Amino acid sequence: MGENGKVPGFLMSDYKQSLNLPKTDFPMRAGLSAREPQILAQWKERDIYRQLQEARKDAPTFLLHDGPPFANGDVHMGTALNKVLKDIVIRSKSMAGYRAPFRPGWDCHGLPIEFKVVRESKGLSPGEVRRKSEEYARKFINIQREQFMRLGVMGDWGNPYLTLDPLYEAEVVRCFGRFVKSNLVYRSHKPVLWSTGAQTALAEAEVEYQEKISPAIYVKFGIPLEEAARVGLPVDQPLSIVIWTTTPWTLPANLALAVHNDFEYEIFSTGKERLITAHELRNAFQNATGIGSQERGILRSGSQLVGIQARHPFLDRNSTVYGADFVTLNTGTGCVHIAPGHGEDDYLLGRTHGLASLSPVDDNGRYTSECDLPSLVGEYVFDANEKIIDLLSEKKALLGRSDYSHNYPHCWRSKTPIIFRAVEQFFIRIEDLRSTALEEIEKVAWLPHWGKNRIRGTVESRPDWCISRQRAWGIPLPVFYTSEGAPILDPELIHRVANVFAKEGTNSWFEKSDTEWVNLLGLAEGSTRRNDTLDVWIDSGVSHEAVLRRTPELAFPADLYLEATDQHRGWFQSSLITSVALNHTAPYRTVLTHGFVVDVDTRRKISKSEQGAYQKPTDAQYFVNKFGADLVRLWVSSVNFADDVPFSEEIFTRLTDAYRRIRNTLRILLANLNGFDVVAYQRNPADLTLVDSWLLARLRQVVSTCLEAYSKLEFHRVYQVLNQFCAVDLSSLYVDITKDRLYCDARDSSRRRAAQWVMYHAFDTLCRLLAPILVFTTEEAWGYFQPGESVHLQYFPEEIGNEKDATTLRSFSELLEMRSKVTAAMESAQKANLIGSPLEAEVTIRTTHPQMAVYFETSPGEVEEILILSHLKIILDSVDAVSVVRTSHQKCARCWRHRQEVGQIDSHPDLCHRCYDAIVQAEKNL
RNA sequence: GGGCCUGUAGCUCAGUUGGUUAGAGCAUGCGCUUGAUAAGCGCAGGGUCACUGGUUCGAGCCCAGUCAGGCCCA
Repeated sequence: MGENGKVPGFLMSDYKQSLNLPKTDFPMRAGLSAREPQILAQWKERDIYRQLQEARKDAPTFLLHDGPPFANGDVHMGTALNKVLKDIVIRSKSMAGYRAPFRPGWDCHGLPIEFKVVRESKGLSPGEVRRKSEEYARKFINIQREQFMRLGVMGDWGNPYLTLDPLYEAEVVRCFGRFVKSNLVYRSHKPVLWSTGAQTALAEAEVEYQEKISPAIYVKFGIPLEEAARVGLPVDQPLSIVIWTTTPWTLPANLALAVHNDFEYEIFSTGKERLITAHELRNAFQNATGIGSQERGILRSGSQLVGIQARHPFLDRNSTVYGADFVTLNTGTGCVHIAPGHGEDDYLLGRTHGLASLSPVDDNGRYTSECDLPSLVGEYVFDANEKIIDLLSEKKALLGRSDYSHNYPHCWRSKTPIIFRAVEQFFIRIEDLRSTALEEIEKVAWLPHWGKNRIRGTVESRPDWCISRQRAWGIPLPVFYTSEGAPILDPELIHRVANVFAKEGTNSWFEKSDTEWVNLLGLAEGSTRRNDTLDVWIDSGVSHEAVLRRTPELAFPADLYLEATDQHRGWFQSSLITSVALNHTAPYRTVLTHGFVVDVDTRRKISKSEQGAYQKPTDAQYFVNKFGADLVRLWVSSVNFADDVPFSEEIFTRLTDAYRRIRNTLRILLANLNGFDVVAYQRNPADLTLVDSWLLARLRQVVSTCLEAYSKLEFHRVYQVLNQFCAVDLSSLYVDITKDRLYCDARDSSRRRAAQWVMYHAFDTLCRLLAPILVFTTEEAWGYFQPGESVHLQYFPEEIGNEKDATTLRSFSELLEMRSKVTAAMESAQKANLIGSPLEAEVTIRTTHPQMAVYFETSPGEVEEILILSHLKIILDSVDAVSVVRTSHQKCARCWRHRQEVGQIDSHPDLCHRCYDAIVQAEKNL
């Protein structure tokens, strides 16, 4: 039986049976949503990840450290983008010959989970909140793990790192102990971002900005006449300094005023009184309030105003004027009201001048009795704004008000506006770390390069790190207090606590009584603990310590961190700061960032948290089910992720077409390899025609470009190059051109075997280069190529140079130019009904290009082959022209080419020579 | 409002140190093929390079501003 299952003997009318048509079981239709789970099951069964690690155990390591996603919600397209990118990195590095282990992780503690739990059932004890939070986190870890695996992401899924693991928690506490030992931790009454909705301090990354309308008011602070006289200001009329604020509720905490030393201030009369504003802002003030006059006032520099004792507008105390660089002329009056308990700048200025950080507001954002206004105690500060304004009006201190619309920080969970509020918190001193951190930033490769600016900016400007939280779902802040209430910051003690956590988990902190802890750790009688927890950015920030250094097969520092751009302020920074504190080095060598997923139609970010704002599907699962994980992965590979990543269902439809093209290209190569035995093939370079050499040259180019793109992490170039290679070089050129010899030549003809050999390499190369992206499809195809083996255990093709390639490529491109002229001429001949199929044409090319004539004279068959023509003449001439007429030759019944010799073979008068030989040989082989 | 970044065909991307008529693939239209067939091949149309101004003999590329979008911050 022949390779096409032919029956003996060929009828003249049945030559089709004698052709070597392509044949494969690799299906044209992918049916990814059904097939992918089967492939996953095979990988699971053979434990492909372990096998790969074993195979690369002696290779150099490439370590990508997984930034832990929050264990909350389903995997959406943004998360999928990140994880698939990581997977493409891991797989491409593995195929490039590295040992690239991947241990995924989850960030488990924190507000979002606690918030959900508390909302579901109110009135839980801290212990119950923690139990339910853990349950919640574990549930989503499992959901997300399944979804990541379904996307084809490869890694140590049986052994992920979880920040709620007691060993991890203990490691975090040990790190805290080491911070304490390095004298980096202090406790202070200091303004922090405070969520009144969640009753806790927030990290900067836990804040989001929303449009808010605030009352903007001009307020005057009177200057007593004797004080005016003391500094040499006019005393004939009442004198006031004017401030502008959008937070009237902070006025009860006002303790000072600030001006800029270098600005000019104007003291001008309204007729009845004199006011002081920045000279430059006087007109703006007059326009806004209608208060003022045309009179030119007296000018003084800010430094001349410093030291003035103004009177608080409604409380019985003075507010001193200080000079401060943070005062600007953007809005307001150039005079700023200072409440050291309600602002970072205010606090720092207050600290310089020995002011208290007065903050008469409780956890819920309600005034305490410290505010000195009995009628306002218990009032929510944002509700109190109007009452403060009324009070100012009553005291004749209000000069104007308007509504001011601005972006104001809000709590990312409770969506309530943030306040700055001074409370007792623990901080990490950044000043001691900043210069080393900045030096380390210089040593890291940031991709794209501007990432360095981003992180430098955040590190340069970041204030001390508030690391305590008044929440239950987190790692306890391991600090005890003496019976007098002073914190005991003892590294040794903290390490002992860590040891207890490692054994018993952190619930023990909440479950044991103070007395039990005192006995357990040998503390002084009467020592107490509190229920503060650590900022979750500490949890994930020390993963380089808790994971990279504690997992034997991993390494420190990581070669790569890969997250979205928002992590410059988040994880990249928390990791850097903690690593500088612990190791004096950065925890990564390269940091790669990607943009956010943006809806193409609206050009806006797709976000699930903006409720109702985005209705279209965003869950990865939706697209995995509808299109397949390989399509999601192809999407990831197709976009330039350095920018925002465009996304829409239309893009997926487009990609489906690209996918089909790639899949069909793999399929036709496989199908043409039917009956080819690469081991038995006796290779003879002389068998290669120009088109064969050309494809091999292109293949070498493609390998070189793809390997470079992979190494530079520019995956969209891989996609573009391979897509184009499949569509143009293979499908529309090589496969089309070689059809004739593959189908019609004798099965063993050297030209036919040469083409198969080329296709063998094309398939092999293409599959390997695509493997990190189309993980399922290439595995499926590889199963038909090397049965029983996995493409994911292979290496990338080697990069081989060939001196002749440049010449080959040039010659071929000249022929292609000719080809496009011929097809154009053919097109008009068809339109004129001269010919039907191009094979019916007799083409005469007149060319001024001597080389073209040389090609044709040396190997007319090869040129005819490349142009896919039956009947070609090339004539060197003084003009370039292509003419087409209907050929006078008869059509070969088997290969459909019109050849001169058809009719000359007596036994087969309807065949050409080649086809006759093919039949004779085929009959011999039967 | 500030910092960083982005804006090239319907979609995804190229466009080298500024230098002819701005390219590719996909999609669209028309045609061919029916021996890759829920495939394949050919041809064609489609761009004021976001906008405005400037530097230059010459700008998609350099500069300034505007508009739109993103991240971070106030």
